[in-house]
Amino acid sequence: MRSPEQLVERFRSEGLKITPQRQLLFSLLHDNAEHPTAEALYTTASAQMPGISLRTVYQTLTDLTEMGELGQVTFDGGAVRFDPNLTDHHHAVCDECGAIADVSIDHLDAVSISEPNDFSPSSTSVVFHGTCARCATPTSNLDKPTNNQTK
Amino acid sequence: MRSPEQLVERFRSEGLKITPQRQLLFSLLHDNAEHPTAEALYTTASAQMPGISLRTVYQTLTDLTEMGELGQVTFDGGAVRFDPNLTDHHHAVCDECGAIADVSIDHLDAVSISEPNDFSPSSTSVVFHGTCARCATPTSNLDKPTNNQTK
DNA sequence: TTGCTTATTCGCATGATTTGCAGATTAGGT
DNA sequence: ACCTAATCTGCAAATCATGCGAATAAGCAA
Repeated sequence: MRSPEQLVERFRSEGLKITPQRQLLFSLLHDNAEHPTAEALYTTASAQMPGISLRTVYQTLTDLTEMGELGQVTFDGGAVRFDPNLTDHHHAVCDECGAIADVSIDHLDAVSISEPNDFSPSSTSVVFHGTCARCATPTSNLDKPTNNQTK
Repeated sequence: MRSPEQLVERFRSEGLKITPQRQLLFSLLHDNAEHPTAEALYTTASAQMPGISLRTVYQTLTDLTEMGELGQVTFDGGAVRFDPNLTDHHHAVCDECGAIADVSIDHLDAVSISEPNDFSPSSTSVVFHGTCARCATPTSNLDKPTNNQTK
């Protein structure tokens, strides 16, 4: 996703209005690597802007997604999560705490469908499940993040 | 998933009862490669057994899943789909018709996380999006399956 | 600054999917 | 044939997301 400043420019150039709600969401999403759900963003946004509507959060998220500025991912049937990282990447889901990390992958091009041989893939996504470094570390379990996994 | 006969045996040996509803679902799921949703199975089941409850379909599906006899997969936030194929495999989703095919993959072991290097994956799942052979074929568009994609 | 036009926000209703609950029913053994 | 526990069923309710209309406010012009 582009920077809040660039998004403001783009919105303006398309005749869309720059509202405080949108600006807040732009900043909350900027460089956000937590893959938040709409609800999570709503909670965070509400702290800074009491009265903001969950409907508006959904609306803005949908708008950004349709503009190609935001990605959506879902894991295991949970709620949709938003991802401002538009670079080619994949995800690692920690089964302990539910954290989702962006990961880069080596040798993905080596992967091919061996059967059937009549499907033409246009994109490939890989999801790893396992344990994140934080949860794997036996020491200092105190500041472990809580399980944010919806399902 | 095991054969209906084997499932009957397992259910019996665990003190569970063999009801017509369960037997019907066992047979509907057996060798079913369509990755049906609970609703889809309910529709099919209703044709053969009018009056069967959607609740019972969900219940049986959940039971089989907890027994490890059935797998669940979801794509792009749609409804949960059930997969009797318990072998190691992945999925290819046709963006045209929504069909989901089981696929085997070569050289998956070559794939590795290049960054970060502190995540310990216990499982890897790959999903291809693209066009299935049926939809890619320019001729005989008449008998193309309709789009079953929930979202 | 004031006023106008139209995009946006907001709250509520609705839809889709799934689960909880309780009473009616039935499988399977005695 | 009878008993008892497991199961089925229908309905309420939870969760996630979107449609809709009235109220509000951003951006522009005078």
